[in-house]
Amino acid sequence: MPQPSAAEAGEEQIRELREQHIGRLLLQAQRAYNARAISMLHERGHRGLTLAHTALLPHLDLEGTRITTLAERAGMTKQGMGQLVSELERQGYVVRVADPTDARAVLVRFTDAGWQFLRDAHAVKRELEAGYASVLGSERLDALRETLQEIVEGGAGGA
Amino acid sequence: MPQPSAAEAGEEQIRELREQHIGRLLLQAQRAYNARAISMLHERGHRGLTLAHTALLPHLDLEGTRITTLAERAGMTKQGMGQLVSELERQGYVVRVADPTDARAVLVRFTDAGWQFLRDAHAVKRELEAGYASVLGSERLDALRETLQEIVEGGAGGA
DNA sequence: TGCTATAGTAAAGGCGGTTGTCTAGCCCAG
DNA sequence: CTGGGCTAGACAACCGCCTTTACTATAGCA
Repeated sequence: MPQPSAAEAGEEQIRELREQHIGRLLLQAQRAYNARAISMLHERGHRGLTLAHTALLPHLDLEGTRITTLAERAGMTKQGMGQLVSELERQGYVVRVADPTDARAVLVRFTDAGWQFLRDAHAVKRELEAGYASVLGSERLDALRETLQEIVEGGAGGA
Repeated sequence: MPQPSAAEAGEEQIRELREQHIGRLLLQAQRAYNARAISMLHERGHRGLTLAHTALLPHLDLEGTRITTLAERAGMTKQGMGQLVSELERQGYVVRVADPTDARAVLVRFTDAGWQFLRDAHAVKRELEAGYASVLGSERLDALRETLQEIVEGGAGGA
């Protein structure tokens, strides 16, 4: 009881804040998804790789894709993407090849192991989403996906 | 073109994977929220504090709360919570006081600056959510909150 | 008087990035 | 064909937000 007035004002705030804010919920939901996806990938023999690496996969074109392009598509810095590429390369999932049209650039391309990982990651995704659909119902899952997409793209909330 | 068959199989997978998976969407949405919340807190004079610290606030009772309890409520380890408490303590937002009923335990309590932070965090949350509501509509925002809550609590998807 | 369980701390490490800085190559203007 | 600015990428350092592992101190029962 340091200052009754402060405490009383705070009490209401606490009650309202206890309805978890969206940021926290998003974080926890993401972690739940993440943890299960990783363990499923492990079961399929892909150790040493994490969900972060799946930020790269769906953006890789068949002919190979530049790091800068990948970074843009994934919404992160090119340095960050460069690291992901290095890790995937070390494990043999992708290779860096020179871009014939620009000597500064590098094309990142799947190896055969990379294709296998892609297939497995895809299977994992489908399995997980089927699980979510069975709990939420597929309509609410679709609604979730759409809402998230709007938030991400629209930068909902101004500022 | 290492192996046409592999590439062709992968092409479909890529197309399907490009519909962002839920995990990525959650992550990106969380980051968007996070970044804006932090900058708003900064504007209100709370530098050095991040969104992570708001994982602690709504769980702090008026009389003070044990670290273990806080950790449980926030869904993290007590070591992790201990760190958050230390950081908040260093900045003067909370204090550790001995628990009179158990010499091993510590009660974490707000200081006056802590109450102020709580109020500001609350204001930020309301402002942000108002922004989301204006983009999504309040129904879809509520639906989002509920869906996320189920995912977090239910561990949707089994296994 | 021990045994075990619990509260908390300490240290290290990991994941998933960021910022800042650098070089090598590109390309346009003059 | 040269200089200036721009872009692709690499390298290094760092940060936020935790986790695991290991430990100490107290509690409380048999």
